Amino acid sequence: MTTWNIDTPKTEYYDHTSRDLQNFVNEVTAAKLKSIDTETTGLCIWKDIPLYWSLAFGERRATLHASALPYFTDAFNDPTTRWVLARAKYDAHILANVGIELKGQLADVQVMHSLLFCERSHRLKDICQHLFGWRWMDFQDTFGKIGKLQTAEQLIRKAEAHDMSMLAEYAANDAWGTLACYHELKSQLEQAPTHSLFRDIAPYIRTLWDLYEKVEMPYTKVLWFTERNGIQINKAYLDSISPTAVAEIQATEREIYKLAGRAFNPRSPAQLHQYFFEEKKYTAVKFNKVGKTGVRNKSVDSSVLEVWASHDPMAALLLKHREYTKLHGTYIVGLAEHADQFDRIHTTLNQDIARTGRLSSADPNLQNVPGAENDKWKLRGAFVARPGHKLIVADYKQLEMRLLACASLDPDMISVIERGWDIHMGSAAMIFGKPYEDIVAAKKRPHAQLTDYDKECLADRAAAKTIGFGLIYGMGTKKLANSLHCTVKEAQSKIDQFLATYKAVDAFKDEAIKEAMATGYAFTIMGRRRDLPEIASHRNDERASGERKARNTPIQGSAADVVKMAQINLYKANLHGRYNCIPVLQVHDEIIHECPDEAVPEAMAEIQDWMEHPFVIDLAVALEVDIKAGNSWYEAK
DNA sequence: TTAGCGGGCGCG
DNA sequence: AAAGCGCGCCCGCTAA
Repeated sequence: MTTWNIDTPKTEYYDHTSRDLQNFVNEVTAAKLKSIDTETTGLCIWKDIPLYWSLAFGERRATLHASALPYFTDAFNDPTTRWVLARAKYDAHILANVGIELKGQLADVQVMHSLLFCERSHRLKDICQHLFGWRWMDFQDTFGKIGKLQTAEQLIRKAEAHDMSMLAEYAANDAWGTLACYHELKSQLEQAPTHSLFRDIAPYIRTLWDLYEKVEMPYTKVLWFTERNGIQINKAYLDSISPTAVAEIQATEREIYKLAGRAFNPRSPAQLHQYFFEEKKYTAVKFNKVGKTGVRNKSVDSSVLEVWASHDPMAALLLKHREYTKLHGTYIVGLAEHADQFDRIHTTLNQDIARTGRLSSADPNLQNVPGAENDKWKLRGAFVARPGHKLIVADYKQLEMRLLACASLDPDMISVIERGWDIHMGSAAMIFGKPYEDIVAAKKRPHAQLTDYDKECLADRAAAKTIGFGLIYGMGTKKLANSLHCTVKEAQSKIDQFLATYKAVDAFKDEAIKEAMATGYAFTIMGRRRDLPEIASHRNDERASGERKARNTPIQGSAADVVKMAQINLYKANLHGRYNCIPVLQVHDEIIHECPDEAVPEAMAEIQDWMEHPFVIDLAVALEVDIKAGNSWYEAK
């Protein structure tokens, strides 16, 4: 198989001994727009290093040996260069692992592609095929499988001994393809009209290129810096609770076997089926969603086990077993395995995965670490600051609800917020006609002293909160009734009361659907747009799903925009240079910094200020941030 | 052995 | 018939 199905310029090759290297260095340094890619020892962003690397600029393409890297210092240090990459943060890490920082801009073609085609794959090979119909063999097809027997490094060593020209061609293809994608995607982004969800932002964002250049491109650098910093963990603590957890799990298993009268695997849904549905003849409480196979399976998830647990100790034991094995496998063992030599964890914050524009976190996922409610072993206490430092944890108060108020301009919802009321308690007061103070008082009172009226107040607040979120998500009455433990009729009447109180919110949800119908897209504050073809589907279930996305995406996506802008502004404000205060994590509506003790007050004030004013113009509703410093994530929350 | 899927469940 | 948005990881299971 040929490597390409198109013609390309000849691939140049250099290493540190090449006689014409200096000429090439000069030309590379002069080119201000260029793509770069690395062939590495592996996929670890804090450990692996480049073996070969490739460049493309203008009509040239080259593969270089890692030994040539030191000759390009001026190019790497040039702040005016725009580096074009595919999976930019990864290559930037690999280069940083040998002391090279790309000081210019980082443009990532995968992120560019995701703004236009969020439903498609953003792997370089797939983008090239999608945009140009180009194909070339991928790494594993060219060199062999990476697995237990062969590492990436061994494959490259084999290739360089066997057929160096094939290796050079392969490496240069990636840089060449990346640069070609950049030009094409820039042109498509410039021709993609969009608009801000909010009038005041509209003049700044006219095309998706504006969104890319003003938000996503600078954000890539912020995320790279955040990943690079990593977050400190107390590995000794995790290691110390692991045996405890194992012992608890084993004890639970022994109880399970005793009760069942035999040994079976409590982790296996199939064996749970056998036990509950065939031996005990239980009837199904609920069914799983139909997947590809179209089979409706009886569920044995925690909500089902909870129903059974009231009369069946086995269900209670299994719930306990699930909780403990989840915590142990995913977090206690899982997290410790990811620590670097300084006990810091470097997650990957994906910028091109979530359809709404949110980040996703992987390897490991640090955005799903249990909160206080599910944190039996205080796992958030294992995320710490270095000695002499504090973690500063800042999170938005009800960001999505405030953005709903902004988007709908609902005067009553806005007035609740402007009075400084807790939004859910305020909603409960407005909707159900109770004095706000009564609800506040009920919330404060110890559980044992609650009067019936207090309980009613708390139920009203819970209802207002659930309806508020449910509205954003498009929850149905059945689901609402389920989570409020009331009848469908009562749930419907509560929704009616909510929407009668917040009339503009009611209108917004219809407007959002109407706009998506008219344009085919859902839009956010910064003009991100999500293609929603299913909004016009003739299939009712598909269309309903499209409608839920149409009203959710503007809110969830705008919340993502807000946090991104805050992070970009904070990076520009240079807290790292001025205070050694560094960003270490983002969890959707929460930003975590690590800060030297002496700079904590100043840094906190600046973080709060930038988070509350993320745009050049303030929104119709103030944004509020809770901020706290402590020795660990647990302490500072 | 590995890859892919489904079930289950952690977060916002 | 089912009807909540957005993610990633662990485990069991099956197919290759």
